[in-house]
Amino acid sequence: MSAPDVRTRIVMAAMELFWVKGYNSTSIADILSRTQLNAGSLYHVFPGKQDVLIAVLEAYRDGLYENLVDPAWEGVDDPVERIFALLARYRWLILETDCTYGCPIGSLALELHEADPVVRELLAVNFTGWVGAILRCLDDAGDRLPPGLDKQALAEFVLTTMEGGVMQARTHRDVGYFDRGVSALRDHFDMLLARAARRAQPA
Amino acid sequence: MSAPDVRTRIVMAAMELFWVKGYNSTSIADILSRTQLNAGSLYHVFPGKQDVLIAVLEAYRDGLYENLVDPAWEGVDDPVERIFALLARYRWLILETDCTYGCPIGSLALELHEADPVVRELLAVNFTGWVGAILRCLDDAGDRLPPGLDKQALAEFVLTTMEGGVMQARTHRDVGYFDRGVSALRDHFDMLLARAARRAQPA
DNA sequence: GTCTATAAAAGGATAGAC
DNA sequence: GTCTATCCTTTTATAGAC
Repeated sequence: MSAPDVRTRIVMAAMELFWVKGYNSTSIADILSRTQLNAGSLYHVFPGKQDVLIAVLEAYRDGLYENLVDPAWEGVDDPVERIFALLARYRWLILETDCTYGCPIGSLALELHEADPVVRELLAVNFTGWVGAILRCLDDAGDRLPPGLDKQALAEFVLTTMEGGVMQARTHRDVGYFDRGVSALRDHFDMLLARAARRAQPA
Repeated sequence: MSAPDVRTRIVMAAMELFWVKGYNSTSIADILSRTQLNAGSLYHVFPGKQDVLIAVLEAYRDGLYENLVDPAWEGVDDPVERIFALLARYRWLILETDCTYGCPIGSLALELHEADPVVRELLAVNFTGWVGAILRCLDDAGDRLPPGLDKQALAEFVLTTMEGGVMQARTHRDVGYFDRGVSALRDHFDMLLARAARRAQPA
């Protein structure tokens, strides 16, 4: 386990700073200060600030399972419960940050209004990866879910629940907004599972 | 109908600029350029940029029904359909902007990471007002919805659906992401309405 | 590859005449 | 209330020595 190289140090520092302060409010000086590097080192590795952002978004994309999904699913085998275990992970993040937590991808997606196509595509890919993890669970749930259900739509709806809940919890500084969203999604799943069960076993 | 005063001109210009470019990426010079005013005029009315933001958020708060809700509900009487009529309004906005539409409140809520308490409170109040409009519909729906249903949670879930759908549609530049979210919410309502109907008329 | 110094521009805000 | 000019700070990025 060698010390992280310069590029990695910059990406990790920028990851946290963009998450806490946003992209526009994070200056190159902020990144240099946190990494204890000089401007020369940063600009030797990255052509400019946007390239740091791209590297950060690639890191989120590549670390989705290792840093987020796998820890959330540890010890949870039921595919439906895995979905709610992932949401529980976000609840923990909200509490850990005193209800200031924002999804780093969601926040960047809404902050950057005229984003470079490369950046926008990486934001989209991050969403797709997250939704893909949920989609796995829905596929694993097999015929516990109603036949003909649009699983892609439902997986996206889980992301929507997370993003909407995080947004409202942060704005109101109250985790209850997140909890009630998850609770509504739980009702949604319960009703879907009940519907499938009724069809499978019609008395 | 007299010409709008300086304050109103500034607020209207800032409203659009913050929506299109975001708060940090909108400069005072942008606002002056669009309003054809000089710096002296703006700073005569507002102490600083943040005060313009506050005025913009107050304008959104005060114009919720006049500018958004009432037009969406025109000709729609059924309370449940009013909810989906409001969502249809957002769909229209997404199409109108070539899938670049972002909810102005949601975008500001995620862009401003260390917002002044006054600003954050105004963001929260805007969400509360929106949710309140949905809550009216749910109350008007009366016993078509299941008894004991958490209407507050459901109203917030409608906002979540809108925000999550808008976020994904914009990031992917594809209205389908919004449509599938609304469709999932429609399923949710259908299942709730069916559950209530079963209870009311158990053969 | 890393250092310091600095260029070059943008942004928020103010001064003081009118 | 409005005008022009400008101050001051921040910020991105570069130059050139080591």
